[in-house]
Amino acid sequence: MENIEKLPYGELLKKFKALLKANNLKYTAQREAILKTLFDHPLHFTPENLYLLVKNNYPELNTGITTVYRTLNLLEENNIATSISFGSAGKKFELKNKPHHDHLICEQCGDIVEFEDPQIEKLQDKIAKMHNFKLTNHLLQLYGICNKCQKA
Amino acid sequence: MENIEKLPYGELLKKFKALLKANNLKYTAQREAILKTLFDHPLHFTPENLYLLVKNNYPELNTGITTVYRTLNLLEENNIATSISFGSAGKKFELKNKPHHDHLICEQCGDIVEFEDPQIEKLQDKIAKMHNFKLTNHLLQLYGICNKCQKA
DNA sequence: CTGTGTGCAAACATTTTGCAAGCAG
DNA sequence: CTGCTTGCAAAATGTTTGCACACAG
Repeated sequence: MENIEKLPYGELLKKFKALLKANNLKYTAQREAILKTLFDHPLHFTPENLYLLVKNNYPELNTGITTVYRTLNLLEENNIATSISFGSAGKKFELKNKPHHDHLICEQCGDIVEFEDPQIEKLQDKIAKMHNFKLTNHLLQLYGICNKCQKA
Repeated sequence: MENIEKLPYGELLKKFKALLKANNLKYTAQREAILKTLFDHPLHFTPENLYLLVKNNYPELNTGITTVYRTLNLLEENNIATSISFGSAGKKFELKNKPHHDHLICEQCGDIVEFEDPQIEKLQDKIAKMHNFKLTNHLLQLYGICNKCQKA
C-alpha cells in the first residue's frame, strides 16, 4: 500500500496561525481545540459530531456549536479543511493535511483503502479544461468488495 | 461532447407504473407530473426548484412541495433517480435514465456538467484489481469554477 | 484599549410528519 | 368502499445571525 504521510501537527498549527495573522484574526483556545481535535481523529466529521468531541476533550472551554461551524467554515475557506457530502448523510469535514488521495471503499466491511493515481488526475485535468472549468477539488470513490470479504 | 442517450419517456413511465403496482402504491397525476418534469428538463434539480417548475407546468394540480419531496424519495429508493450533494448548496436530484456518467460541478453557481470518460473507467478497474477489490460502483465528482463564473 | 471572538437565543432554511379530506383502484 | 395520497400547518433538523460580554493583541 502507498504510504501517505500526514503533515505533523506543528506544521499545521503554524499554517493556521499564519492564516489568522494574515486575516487579522485572533488565535483562541477554542479555535485551537477544534483544529487539534480534527487532527487527532483521522475521520470525517459532521459539525455536530466534532462539536460533541471538542466538548468532551476540552470541557473547560465550553465551546458552542456556533463556534464549531464558524471555525469549520474558516478552515474551509482557507483551504485547510474540505467538506464532502456523503449521500444523504449530510456534510462532513476533513483536514487537508495529507497529500491528495482517493478512496476504495469496501461495501461489506467498510474498510477504506487510500490510493492515488497520477494518470487519473491528468485525465481529470483534461476534462476540466475541455469544459473550461478551473478545477479546485475532486472526489473519487470506488465502491466494491474487498479481497477478504470476497473470500468470506 | 459525448452523446449520452436517454431512455424514452414511455419506457420510463412503464417502469414507474410497474414500481407503483409492485408496492401497492397509486398512480396519481402529481406523481406523473413530477416524473415528466424531471424527464423534460435535462437538469439537476433541487426539490425547491422542481417544485416551482411543476407548479408552473401543471398549475391545475396544485402540487405541494411535500409531494415533491415524497416523490423524489420514492424515486430514489427505487433506483429511478439519484441525488448528489455538493458543497453547501444542498441536494440535487437527477433521473437515472442515462448510462453512467460523472459530474463536473461549479462551486460558485452550482451548475452541473455531465461527462463520461472510458479511459478513467479503465484506470479505475486497474486500481481495483491491484487491490483485489471487486468493483460494484463508483462516484467521481470534479469541483471547480465554471467558465461563466470565472469571468464574473 | 480596540475590535475580534464567543455563547446564547433567536432566526432561517430545508426536510419530515400529523392530520383531515380527496381520490385511485 | 378502503386505504393510500394529498396539501396544509406544524415539527424536526441543520445552519446562520444579532447581540452583549469576554478577551487577544
